[in-house]
Amino acid sequence: MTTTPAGRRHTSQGEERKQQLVDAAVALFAERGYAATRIADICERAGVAKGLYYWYFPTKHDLFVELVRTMRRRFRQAQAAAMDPDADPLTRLRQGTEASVRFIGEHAAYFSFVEVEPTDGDRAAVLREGSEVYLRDVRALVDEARRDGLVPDADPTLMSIGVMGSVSSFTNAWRNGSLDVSADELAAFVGRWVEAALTGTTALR
Amino acid sequence: MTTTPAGRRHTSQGEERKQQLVDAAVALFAERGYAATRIADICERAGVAKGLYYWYFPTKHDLFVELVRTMRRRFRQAQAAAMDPDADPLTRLRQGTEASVRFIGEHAAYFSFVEVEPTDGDRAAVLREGSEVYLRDVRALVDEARRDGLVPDADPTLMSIGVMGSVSSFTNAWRNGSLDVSADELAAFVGRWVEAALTGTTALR
DNA sequence: CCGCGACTTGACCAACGGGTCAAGGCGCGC
DNA sequence: GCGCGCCTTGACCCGTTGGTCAAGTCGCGG
Repeated sequence: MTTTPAGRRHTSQGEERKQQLVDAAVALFAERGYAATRIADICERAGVAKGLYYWYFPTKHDLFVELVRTMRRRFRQAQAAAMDPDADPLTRLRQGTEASVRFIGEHAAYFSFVEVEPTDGDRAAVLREGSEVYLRDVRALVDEARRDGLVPDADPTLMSIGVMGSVSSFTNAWRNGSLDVSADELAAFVGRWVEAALTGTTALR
Repeated sequence: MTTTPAGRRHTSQGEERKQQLVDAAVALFAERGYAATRIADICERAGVAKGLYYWYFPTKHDLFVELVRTMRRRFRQAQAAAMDPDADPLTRLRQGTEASVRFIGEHAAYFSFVEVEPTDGDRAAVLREGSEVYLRDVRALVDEARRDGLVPDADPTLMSIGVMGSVSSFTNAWRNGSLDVSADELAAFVGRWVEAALTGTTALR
């Protein structure tokens, strides 16, 4: 009884082949979106026959889910690694922001399609898993900064959304070619932008 | 020789019917995205038979284009109307930002799908028409504020992208239910956030 | 050499969805 | 009553695409 793709262990060669499919998919999703990318396109890009896809993934959706979960784990790891545990929360927010910008810059293809996914449907649910955790973590830092008197007493959820939104909007523009700066320059700018906004935005009246 | 849909003039009843199709499309695009919305869904939602669609629009794409151009015109009008011509550029930037947030709030369904469109393909080109003009106009105001000494001497393109990105990221979160504030409260917050960031973000070192 | 597991292929299938068009209904003017 | 214009219908067409699966190749161990 042969196992299904999802429960399968692959040889090292099989893992390489699987990664080729994923890499091809990322590139194509970035070029034309998930919906307009066919399984046939992915296999052609990877240089294999179409039926091979199903040895590795049960459906088109499963590749997407696996991809999103892998990238999310790595994204959060990069953020955590960049934040100095001994620094004050505002500095940590800036460091996390800079790391986010850098990570997104290094994986531009992935983020170029994942940030333009429709907000409903099966794919959205997978994406939502991560963003709620991320928002909670950012908000914890904003709360800490507020208690330490480093930022004004404005709505912390709004502040957190401002931080996260700044990262995505700047990296979006960078990817679209609207910006002519290096990834490091961009990361530094966004860090300062976020810091200025956080410390200068007064409370609701 | 009957005219094609695009060159056709409709009776007032025909215009009403056409608008029903557009309204149905907006709602469905918002719910599931453009790609996953079928012509049949739109007609069902509008309460008409599928073939009727082609009396009004030649293709699925044409409805999208017409919709985007109409909404863009109205969006820019709302921004222009909100900016006091006698005010300083920083104030005008804040007013324009607030108007943007309000307009997006009032047309949440439309913006919920239009902001998550893939960045390549036939639809992207139509969307890009507008965003380049908008960026140019925001940048003109940032330049003016810089000359007046109201904002630091940081990269004006980056600043402009920060303004536009703040609008979209906050309205996105508001639409996703992450925020529990009114449209006016949100507009006011975003205005202040943008002002704080613009005035507080120091130049690249 | 044989059997087996790990792939790998590509023709095929069914469902799908954008678009087509002949036929029909309705209201209006002559 | 008739002709015409403005819709309106829904069966149909055809190309497309995610998924299926029988057949095949290759490498390895006995």
